[in-house]
Amino acid sequence: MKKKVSLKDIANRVGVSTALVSYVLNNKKEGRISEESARKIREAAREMNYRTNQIARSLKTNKTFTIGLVIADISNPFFSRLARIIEDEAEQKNYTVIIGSSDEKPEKFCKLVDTFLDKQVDGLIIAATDGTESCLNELIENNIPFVLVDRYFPSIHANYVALDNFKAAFTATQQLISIGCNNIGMVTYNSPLFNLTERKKGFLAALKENGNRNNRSRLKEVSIKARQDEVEKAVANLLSSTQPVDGLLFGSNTIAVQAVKYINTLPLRVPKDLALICFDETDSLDLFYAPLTYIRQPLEDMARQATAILLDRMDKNNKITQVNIEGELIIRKSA
Amino acid sequence: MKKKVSLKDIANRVGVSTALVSYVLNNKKEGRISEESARKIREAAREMNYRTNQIARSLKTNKTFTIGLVIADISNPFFSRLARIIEDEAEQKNYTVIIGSSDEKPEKFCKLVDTFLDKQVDGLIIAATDGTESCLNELIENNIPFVLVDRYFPSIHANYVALDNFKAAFTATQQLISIGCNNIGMVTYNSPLFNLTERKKGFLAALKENGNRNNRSRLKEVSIKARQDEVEKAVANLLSSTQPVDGLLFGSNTIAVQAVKYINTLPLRVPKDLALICFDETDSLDLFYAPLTYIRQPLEDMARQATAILLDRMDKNNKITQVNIEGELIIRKSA
DNA sequence: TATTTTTGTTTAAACGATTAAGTTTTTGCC
DNA sequence: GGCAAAAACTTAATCGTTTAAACAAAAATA
Repeated sequence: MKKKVSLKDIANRVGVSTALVSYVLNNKKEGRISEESARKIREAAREMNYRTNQIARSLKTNKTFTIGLVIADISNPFFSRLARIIEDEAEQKNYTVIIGSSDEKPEKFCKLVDTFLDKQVDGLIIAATDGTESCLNELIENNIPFVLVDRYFPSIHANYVALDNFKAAFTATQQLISIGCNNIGMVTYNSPLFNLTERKKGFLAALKENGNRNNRSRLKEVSIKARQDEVEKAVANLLSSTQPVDGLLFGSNTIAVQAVKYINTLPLRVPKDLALICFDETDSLDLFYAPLTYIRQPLEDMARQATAILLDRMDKNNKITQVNIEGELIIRKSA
Repeated sequence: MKKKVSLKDIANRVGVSTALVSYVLNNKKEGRISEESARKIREAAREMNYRTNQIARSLKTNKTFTIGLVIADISNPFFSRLARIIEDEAEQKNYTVIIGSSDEKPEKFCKLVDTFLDKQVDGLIIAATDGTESCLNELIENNIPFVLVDRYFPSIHANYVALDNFKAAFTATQQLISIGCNNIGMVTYNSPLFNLTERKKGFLAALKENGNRNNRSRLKEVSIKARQDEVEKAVANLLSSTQPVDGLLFGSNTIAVQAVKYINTLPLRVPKDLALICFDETDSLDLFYAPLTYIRQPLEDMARQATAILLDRMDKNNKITQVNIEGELIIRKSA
């Protein structure tokens, strides 16, 4: 391994102190350094292929220019798209992003956060997981800058950027009602995560407003790590009751894809026999014969705001910012 | 901000030297430290909520336990799935992954690599981009551990793990032939990246072996950042020639999704009028009425091997390992 | 010419860990 | 008790930067 070039090496070669080299390469003390020295130093740096050791710099400056991003799973398109936008935003401000997937496991979540803190990240962007309140509270206590994204806890007073899930679910359900569905069901997660319970509430509220009773029974919950069979069972169940559903709202794109795969095998026509709406945009549902009507989360906006709030919080120590963004109902063939 | 606790703080509180604290917390010098001291130190560390500053440690040990992952785009499912597996593998070995998207731009690619090196990553896993040979050669010159994944350059003697793209394309084309297609076309990228040219070669070779001539004309290329319209045009072109294609091979899942979206709007039945095969697995094509036959890249295997090779290379300074993995043709409805 | 100011540069401490080498204390043995 | 060996601990250098403060030389001012 070619030994790495340090400031000292340059200093030795040019015959000056490391301080001067540092000043020149960082453009500090502008005008107070002779053209001559500056030129020589820059030249040497280039010739010797000097690259500053950020680790050493970070130790001294207490700044790593690194943001930790904790999400449920980077291989989920929702999060990978979010991650990509955050990456781009961060890069513009010279930050690097380290990403970790919690798999919805609170222990893994906390371990990730700890690892990131040990690495001295300057701040965190977090899509939280159920059961991580104490972990988040610790962050607050230790005054670590962070922003919650997508998921947040009403009990935790922290920065967040999230969808107005109640409203989105409400609107989606209304759409199903307005196109004439009489027995509307929902398949969603059994998680107590606030953003998810809000979706349920929005769904139920819309039904109630329209005089529907016996609503709870049409709300089927699956586990947050539900695989194909679990979703199939939920859908089958809703379809086989005495009053089979004629409209369905899916609580996430993952659920929707799994459900539609199953529905696609049934002798049912969408939307004639069964209307469908889901949360989140996904390519997958474009190729279904009745492309799904969905609630678009403005990911760019969310990611951008989250990053901006974090960076803001990182230099000034300012107020808490909480942003609820409205979803947009994109109407297509399925409802 | 509660001031962070350092070794020194613990040392002061317990009344010992920082060295001893370090030894205890790192379980060095086992047996040569009194139970008494060890206990007190550990207790203090816990009570004071000590967390080791990895930056400081890294500076001293010259190890960051961080791997840089450079891919084209984390929001592409192929890469996000790859990233996820790498993340998991790395985590098991106590490494953290920092991810950067090059967007297929060589300048951005190099900048990312530089940023990662400045951050003193211990090694890199790289899905290269066209025009980055010089950048990679520099890595070799500087003896930086890295592994190429998915894409590699035959001219560059480096570790890599990649699909046998020639064979995969060959097999896929043969499948189209064997089910009776007479005019087989391919839509792929115009990139000179080796893995992509191999796909073209495999395609052409299979045709040639079966006595097809005029092959070149049925190979349509789109730019590596092709959007919907560009792909549509390519497909339309192939369908409107005097001998319209009756079988199509897509060079990537992205192209396939775009193409199928378009084909779905045409009065054509798949596979009767047009058989389809694509590279890479993707949920999106499951919901198409004729789920696509595809070439499965064993991502787990690739990611796992890449990580293993990198870690190996990082401690021992051993030989170059080059792995070509065979794809698997998953036959479904479309061909 | 003497003094102040400006300019250019260096010194040296610091960041928070690690670790080889050295020092002190205890123990064991004759 | 005397001495060597073992055990327990400390000293201090080091990693590669940054940066306040000190310093020297040159320029400006009186």
